[in-house]
Amino acid sequence: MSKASQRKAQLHIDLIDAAEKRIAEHGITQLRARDLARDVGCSLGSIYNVFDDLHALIVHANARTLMAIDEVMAAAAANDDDGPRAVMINLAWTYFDFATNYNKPWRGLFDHVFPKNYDLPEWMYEGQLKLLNHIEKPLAELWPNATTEEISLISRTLFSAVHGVVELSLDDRTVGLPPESVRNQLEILITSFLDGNE
Amino acid sequence: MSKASQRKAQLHIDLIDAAEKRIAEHGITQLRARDLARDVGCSLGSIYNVFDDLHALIVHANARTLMAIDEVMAAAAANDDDGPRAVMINLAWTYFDFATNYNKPWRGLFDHVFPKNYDLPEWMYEGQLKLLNHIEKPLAELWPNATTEEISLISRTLFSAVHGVVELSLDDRTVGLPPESVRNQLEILITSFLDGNE
DNA sequence: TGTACATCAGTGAACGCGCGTTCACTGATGTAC
DNA sequence: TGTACATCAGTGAACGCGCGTTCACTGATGTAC
Repeated sequence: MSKASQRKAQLHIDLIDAAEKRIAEHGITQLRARDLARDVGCSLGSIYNVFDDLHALIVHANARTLMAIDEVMAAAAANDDDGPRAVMINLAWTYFDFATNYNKPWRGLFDHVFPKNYDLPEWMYEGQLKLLNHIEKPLAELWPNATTEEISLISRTLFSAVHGVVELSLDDRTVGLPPESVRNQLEILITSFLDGNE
Repeated sequence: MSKASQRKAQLHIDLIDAAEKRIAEHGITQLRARDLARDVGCSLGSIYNVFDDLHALIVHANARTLMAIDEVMAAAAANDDDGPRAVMINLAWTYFDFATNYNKPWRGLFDHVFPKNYDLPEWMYEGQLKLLNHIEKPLAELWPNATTEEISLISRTLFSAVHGVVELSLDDRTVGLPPESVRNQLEILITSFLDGNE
């Protein structure tokens, strides 16, 4: 690898790092090309030598966030001594914790609107499906007779439900839960859902 | 009322009407002062004679949407011949139908970000709490021994959960449900939640 | 080893566009006498 | 009834700012001979 392309590769990394930091600090809506150039010490134009546009850079920053969620959820799923029901509650709590502690990156994952017909790379979709896998596993344990299709739908339903609770609460919506009640309510939501389906 | 202030009042109405139409057609992010002025046939400056800023106009357009949701949910809640459990499912379905049929106004209710420290009028908060009332009533019937506080929390949890399912599905998110499964999954979510809490 | 040339990362001023909001001015309407 | 004045809705050109992206140019690095 030539010196030039090594530096280009490094700039690629530096820009994602800088974007990640900016998003974490100020939110994805405040991400500006000029700020990033200043942060990494390159010119404005150089960004466009490395990325097609800012959206491409955002995809990479969001991918980091997605991986981070996957990591904490994988850890929660691995902690399965207390059985699949406990894992399900743990996953919900973990998601809430992540959304709380990494609020702005987490919101960036959902808030940024890409141009119509902008093609997200395939691995972004795969990364999202990976999250669902963590939910599908304990669900399949709980209902060994359910079809893969049923498990897939239920896991989406539960993910969406938990996401909704977390989102409306953390966004401080009038109709959302006060943050201090979220963990408890998530537990009620999950356990009663699982019990009701027994 | 003087002729002048009558016309001003009419312009107030016309602008909200126009904003409502624009939002319904193109989404709240595409709302532009110049377009509205053209729509109602007034000058650009006149908008600011009637509203402090575009945010104030958006509040009024969003209030219309909120009222519309309240109406369909009130109707669903009134149809209670089959008991509170059926009402709960109906409310969820009604919310999904509304979000589907009035997608852009519904999204506008959640998507528009007001400036930090922008004070929404009190009746916007009240309008949102009114929605929760429709859920609280059947819940209180189902659990007559629950405290008001408990009912309030559960109603927020269920609203948020349903909202999450609807949102991720209609936004076409990878982790969301395919739209054709939403009604069925909402029913499963609600019934199993209610059964699990019996 | 040296020279000529090609490649491409790097540069930053400038482009282009959008768009909320203001402001000095006009004119219709209403009021005081 | 008529006149002078005050009020305020209405006007639209212009302000002001933001900001993604481009582009003609520079210079470092690598290659061919």
